[in-house]
Amino acid sequence: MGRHITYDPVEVRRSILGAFWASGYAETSLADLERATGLNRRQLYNGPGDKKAMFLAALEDFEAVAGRRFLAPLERDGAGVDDIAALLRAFVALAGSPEGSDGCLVCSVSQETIASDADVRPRIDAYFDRIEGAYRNALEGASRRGEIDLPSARIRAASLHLFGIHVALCVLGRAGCPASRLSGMAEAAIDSLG
Amino acid sequence: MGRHITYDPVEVRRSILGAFWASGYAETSLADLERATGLNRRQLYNGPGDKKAMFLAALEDFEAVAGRRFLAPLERDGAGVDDIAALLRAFVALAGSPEGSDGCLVCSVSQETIASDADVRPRIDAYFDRIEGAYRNALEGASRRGEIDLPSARIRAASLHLFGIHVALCVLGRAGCPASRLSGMAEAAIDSLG
DNA sequence: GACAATATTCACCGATCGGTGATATAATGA
DNA sequence: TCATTATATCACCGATCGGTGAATATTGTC
Repeated sequence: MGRHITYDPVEVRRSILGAFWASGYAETSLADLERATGLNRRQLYNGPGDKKAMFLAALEDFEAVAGRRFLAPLERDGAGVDDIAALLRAFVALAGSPEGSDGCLVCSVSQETIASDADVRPRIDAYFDRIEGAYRNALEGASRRGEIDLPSARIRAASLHLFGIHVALCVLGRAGCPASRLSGMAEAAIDSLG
Repeated sequence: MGRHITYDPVEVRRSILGAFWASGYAETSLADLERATGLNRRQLYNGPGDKKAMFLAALEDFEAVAGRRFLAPLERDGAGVDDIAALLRAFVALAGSPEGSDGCLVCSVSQETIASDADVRPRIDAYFDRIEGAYRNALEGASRRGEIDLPSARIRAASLHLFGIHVALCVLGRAGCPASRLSGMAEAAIDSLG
């Protein structure tokens, strides 16, 4: 019993993610979240929760969205060099486009003080783990199938290396780095795979 | 004529740099700057200027300090592969130490909205240019002396690639990434030089 | 010593920050 | 119909934000 909510909670969570994605944690105010969702702060508190709870929900949604869209292809069994190249090139293309210039919420927020929060830190660490794991999976598959010639002892280092390029593309993309520069960076990393 | 200032302006600028380096632009308040410098905000306004002016000064100081300490060795005529390796390994070591875990002010701030400011943006761009140029100089020298076998057409891409790893080490170092991960990343990049 | 110029100190400003109490409104079960 | 339960609305809170006006203190010049 009781009154029903008049908004779509899924849409609201999407709007909350959008707000934090655009401005990070500290620079996103409750007024911003009100604007983004169309709800007033009382509704936000009764529903999604306080600012940190909303941010944790946004982090969760980001990981799901970005994971599915970008990481999942590398996490498949048959993932290989082509998938790695496609992902890095996708970041280059995305950085140039107006919608994709917000970069990676996790990478950006990792530079803020909220990253030290006890509830936030494990989520950031886990997402970084996932990125590295995705590249490692693709490299292991590529090695197994003979796409690349990489001693197994080097695979971890190579996946860390790609993880680094991944992070750099996200950060520099958000920073407004020209696409030509990001493209050269990505192509050099792709070339290094052999 | 007139009263003399009672503080050391050099020391004050150093303190301002320290405050912004630790917390970025948005998350550094005037109260933080008062604490860091020992001056009250009226003194700050009469001297170093308003928050943005102080930040621009801090950016300038950061570029000088970090440029001299990290980039200058790569900008020498005789710079080569060893200097590149030393720099990347220095970032790994620094990330683990308590003093050096603040990362790179420019990289971190490039994720904030102040990065879009008309006075800030060119400084960030210029510093990124400088980093890339430092690596390119070292790679060109290494190529000239036969330290590496790299077609000249690939040098720009390779320097962009190292620039990317440089940024990733700074960002992930500040993000609290474990040293083992950063080390693998750096070593893979060094290995890729041949 | 009088005066002008600069620095320091202290109190204060309006705006915004994240968060809440009180109340009106709507939907349910009895 | 009516009490119950949950949501929506509105006004408001103290704290902090960046920035400033006005008075006081210290200096050099004449």
